[in-house]
Amino acid sequence: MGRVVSANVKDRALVRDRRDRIIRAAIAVFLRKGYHTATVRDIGREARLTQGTIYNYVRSKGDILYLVCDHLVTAYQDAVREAVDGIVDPSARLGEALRAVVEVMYARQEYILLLYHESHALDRKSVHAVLARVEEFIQLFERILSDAGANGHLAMDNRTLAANIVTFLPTIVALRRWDLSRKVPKEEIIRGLTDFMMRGLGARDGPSPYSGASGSSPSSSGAPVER
Amino acid sequence: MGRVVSANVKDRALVRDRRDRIIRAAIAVFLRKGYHTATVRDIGREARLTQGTIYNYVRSKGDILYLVCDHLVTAYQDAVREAVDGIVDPSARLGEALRAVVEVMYARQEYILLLYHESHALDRKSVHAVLARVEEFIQLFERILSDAGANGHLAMDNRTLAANIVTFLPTIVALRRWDLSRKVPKEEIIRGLTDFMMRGLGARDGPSPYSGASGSSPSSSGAPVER
Amino acid sequence: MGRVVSANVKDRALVRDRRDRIIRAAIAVFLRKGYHTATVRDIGREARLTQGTIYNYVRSKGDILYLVCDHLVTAYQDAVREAVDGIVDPSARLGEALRAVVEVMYARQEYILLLYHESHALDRKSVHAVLARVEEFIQLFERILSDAGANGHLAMDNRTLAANIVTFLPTIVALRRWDLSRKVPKEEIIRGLTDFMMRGLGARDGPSPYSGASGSSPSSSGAPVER
Amino acid sequence: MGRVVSANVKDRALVRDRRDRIIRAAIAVFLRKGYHTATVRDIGREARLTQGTIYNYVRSKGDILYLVCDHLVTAYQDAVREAVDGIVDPSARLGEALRAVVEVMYARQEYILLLYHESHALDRKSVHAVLARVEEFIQLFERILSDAGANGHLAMDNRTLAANIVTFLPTIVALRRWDLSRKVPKEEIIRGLTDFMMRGLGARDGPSPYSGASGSSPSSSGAPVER
DNA sequence: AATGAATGAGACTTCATTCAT
DNA sequence: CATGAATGAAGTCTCATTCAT
Repeated sequence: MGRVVSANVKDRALVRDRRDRIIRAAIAVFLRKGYHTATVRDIGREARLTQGTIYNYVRSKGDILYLVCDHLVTAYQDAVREAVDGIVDPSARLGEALRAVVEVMYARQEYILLLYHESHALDRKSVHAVLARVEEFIQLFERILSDAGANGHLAMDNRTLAANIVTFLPTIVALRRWDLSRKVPKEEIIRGLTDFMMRGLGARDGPSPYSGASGSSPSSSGAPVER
Repeated sequence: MGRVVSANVKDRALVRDRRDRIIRAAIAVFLRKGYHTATVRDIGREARLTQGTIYNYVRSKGDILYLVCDHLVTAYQDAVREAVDGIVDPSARLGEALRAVVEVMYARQEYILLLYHESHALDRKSVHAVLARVEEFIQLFERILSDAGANGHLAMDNRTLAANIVTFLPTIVALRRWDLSRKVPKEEIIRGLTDFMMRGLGARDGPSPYSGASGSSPSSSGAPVER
Repeated sequence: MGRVVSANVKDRALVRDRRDRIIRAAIAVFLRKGYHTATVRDIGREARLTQGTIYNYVRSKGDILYLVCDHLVTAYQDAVREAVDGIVDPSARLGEALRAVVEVMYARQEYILLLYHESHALDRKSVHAVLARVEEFIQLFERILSDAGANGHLAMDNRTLAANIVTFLPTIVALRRWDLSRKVPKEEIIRGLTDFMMRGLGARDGPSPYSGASGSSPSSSGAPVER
Repeated sequence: MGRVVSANVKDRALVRDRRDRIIRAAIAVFLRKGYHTATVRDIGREARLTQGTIYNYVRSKGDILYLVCDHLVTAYQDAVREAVDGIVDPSARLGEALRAVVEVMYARQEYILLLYHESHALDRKSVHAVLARVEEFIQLFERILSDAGANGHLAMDNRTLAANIVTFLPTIVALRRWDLSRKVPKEEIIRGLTDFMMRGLGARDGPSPYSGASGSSPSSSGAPVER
């Protein structure tokens, strides 16, 4: 599935390294000016690579966009997976997972924004490749929901829809950042969203991830929880 | 706030008419090729106006994008307002409003998509103007939520966050169309989303918009409500 | 057959005029530097048109080459046809025709050279279009040969081969110019070639076009003919 | 005269070997894509040499073209010389020589084509070097014609012109291949051309190379000779 | 007010050549 | 002597915008 980007250069390690620089530079530039406005020269300047060199590692500007999108999607999914993988207790898992998505989205707001803004500039093949990755992510949540619902915990029965909701809604922190960040404090956003989703799913009140002494999550603030 | 787009031509009625054609044409073209790839000539061809003429009603290509975005945002908001304005009973109103947003988003998927894809190509001033419109929309829902919650109906206390959620989540029908439309039937999406939001808000069981004999809504199925 | 070159500009007369300038300029530049080395900017400079303008009348650099080749082929063929069309006496016609080809090729040496040098840079479709024109030309000579041979005048029976020979051999004045022009005077080249072809065809001695009172041809010198 | 191509590498045998591979590869590539479109990398791939290595045996891409042209010119001339050298009888020699050129050209059509297509991309010095070789070839035929004409055999008196004609006309098999190969069988082309040239030269009827029991030539058909 | 030709800046991309390893 | 990554100059083409008619 993963669309292949071919290079002129043989040395695999070198390719990895240079592409990494290209991706990082491209993200920075795209963040500043957007994909279409950014020039390959801009990216080269940022990556300290000449245009010619870039084209030894990439066939087109479109390739760069694909590498960037693939990188970003993979990155936030991995972050969520990592957070979820630790928890085995299926009833705690759902809550933790939801909080994890929200927090990851929060931590990577700008990248999420970048993805939503630019990914539709991808060519057909690349979109499919990226969406396929997203679909895997959704399916991961379908499983988590299944497990949680196995003992009758959930009110919402269509798990595909549910999984879509819980993987989509958290992007609100990026896509409504312009409104939310001015009006609602971070912790309240995170807790509010998580709770909203839990209620929305109709998850019976297992202990809210916020009501106990969670502590384990690196991003969980020790702030006293209201209520 | 509404950013002004100036024209070479004086006749107000003419300006209105021509811009309408430009907007309509631009939407069609942007839908096909996206804003950046579309050329002013493309738009002219579609609108049956020459490039020169277009520039009599618009100062730049960016102006066209602004007109389009403004038009689309206004359009879907008006549609929702219209649906909501009829209902006065504050307890029924929330449910109806939520259903209305979902249905409007569903009906205008592609325009929502267009907005999300291209609006970030707007210049600073234009983004602000458009977002200001969206903010009004969010505030409309803050009021609806306030009214519904006045007699203690809601579990979710932060109304700004809540309003953001319920105005944002429904866009999932557009932004996850690639996954949902293949896997979940329309009716289930609409009902599922509405119910999810009601539960998420912690709206005490006022009569669900689907549980009564509403009948008025073209898309309301008489299907038995889950749980 | 004639491959179509499309233009952005509507006005037919204008298109004709501008393309004429482009062709003329391109010929001059190609003559100097060759097609591949010539840049569109070079052509523009020569034609006093900006690059942008050129691309209003042509879709690609390749189009220019096609226009040039088509122009050149048409031009020399027309010149020959014009010379031949006057003569109706079938027995005189062959000799006149041969002399005409040789003289036209001589007069247009550099263009013939240009054609031979650059025409293979044409894309597939264009080559076919140009060759189709050449084929017509060959067929014109097949007919002339047929007519001349009707009363048993010719020794060579394969007229396709014969027509190819007599339309090809005269290009020697262009393609061997580097050797011939230094060593053999123009008149001798022309007479020598014509006579060679007549003998080669086995044309019975109708009055040689050079032995009679030719006079009619603009390029025929009144020089006393040897023998 | 032979333009010198300098190398970084001292070992003469190695230089010969590598250049041979380069030439062979370049011919293959030029045949496919033409000189200008071919890249040094293409040639390297075909020759199984890296770009860097190639530049140890050649100073520029232009050098490669020169090597190729020189190689091809030499090759077809040698082939003709070889065929002619055997015959000592001066009266048979002319006919044999003509047939030899035609057959060699036929056998090497694509190389002749390559020469005609790309040789004008040579730099000034290289063209001169290559043309000098061709001139030698022409002079070889001047001598053959001289010998044949010594006893009054020929009607055509300008031997330079004659030699140019007989060395040029046979290239028709390559340059008109697109028309001839579809319409005239090989044997007829070869015989037709040879006879045409013999008659054109006004060679008195020594036994045509085809009229006797030659048999030795692989391509000689026993077909009765025209007239 | 409409037309549409002209403009020219600038984007992406290719490739011959060099040079450190 | 071979390798192959880096370079950067240069080329083709697009398109928003202007302006004379």
